[in-house]
Amino acid sequence: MQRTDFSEMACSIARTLDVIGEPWSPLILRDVWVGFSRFEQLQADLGISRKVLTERLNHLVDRDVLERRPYDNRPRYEYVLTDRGRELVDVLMVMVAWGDKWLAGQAGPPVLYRHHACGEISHVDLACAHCGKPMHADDIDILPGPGAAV
Amino acid sequence: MQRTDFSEMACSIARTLDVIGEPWSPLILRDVWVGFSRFEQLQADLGISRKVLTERLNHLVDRDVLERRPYDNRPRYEYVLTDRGRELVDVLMVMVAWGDKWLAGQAGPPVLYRHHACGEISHVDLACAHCGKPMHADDIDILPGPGAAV
DNA sequence: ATGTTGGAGTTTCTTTAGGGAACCCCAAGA
DNA sequence: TCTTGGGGTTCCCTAAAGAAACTCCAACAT
Repeated sequence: MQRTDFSEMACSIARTLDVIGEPWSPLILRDVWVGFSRFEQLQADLGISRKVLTERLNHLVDRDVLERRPYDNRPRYEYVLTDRGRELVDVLMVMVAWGDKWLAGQAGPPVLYRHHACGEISHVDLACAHCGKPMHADDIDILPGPGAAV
Repeated sequence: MQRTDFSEMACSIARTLDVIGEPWSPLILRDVWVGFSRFEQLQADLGISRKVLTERLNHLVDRDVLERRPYDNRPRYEYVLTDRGRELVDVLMVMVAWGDKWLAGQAGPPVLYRHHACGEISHVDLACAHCGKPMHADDIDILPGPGAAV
């Protein structure tokens, strides 16, 4: 194998990269999330090579992030997020928050998020799933877990 | 250019991918985060090609995610996170949460996070930066922002 | 019955980037 | 002067991305 396989590493980051780490995969996920669900739509919106789009879609379906579903009597298909896929969008939302903050420049963010719960234009932040307080890089200790490498 | 350039797209996900979207970059960031800061350490821990490691480190320093800093009178350098870089770790922490949930299998997660604030083993969750309530893929409306493409 | 259209991919060809191993440079210490 | 170790370069080979052309249906249209 020429490109290193991340899927067998004892690291959840590496394993997640095995799913969405290839070029274009996060953008395909984004497009499906916002409503581009068909091959032709994705190809046109992204400007991706059709060959690579095919490979990525197959991979994402293999990994149970997208589902390929017929939408017509004719052989027509659309791709929709699975539960796994919808939760992966969390990663995208954090990338958006970071990119908006550090890379948007003068023009400002390309898109805005309005939060249903409060109705405000906002963005995501990381909180502890247990106590709800902020949880960032320096707010934790890292300990070996049960699935640690031997 | 053979690989498509994401940096000019009007999308914060694409722009963020221009910074850490290449193979190995997130794992390099992870390693620097947890304390592997030198070339030899990174190369040994990751098993990455020295050529690619050089390219990635230069790119991350270019994008102001890492800082290259001498640590000896001899020509010795270590790589440390900048502010931008430390905030990028948010993305990794969400990848860990997702990977732990969906890919860890029988063995369980390879590492555990103990949150300083509450002392509990926990993981990150996404909250609205404005109201603090949960904020996920289906909890928002997406609106055009000031930096939207023309 | 034949032709056209449009979605959804394949195939083919070219260029680039990753993997691996060998090689190089330099400063300190033996 | 020789060795050692950190921190890279260089070189070659293979795999993967880009681009464009081509294929295969099923439904209309003529």
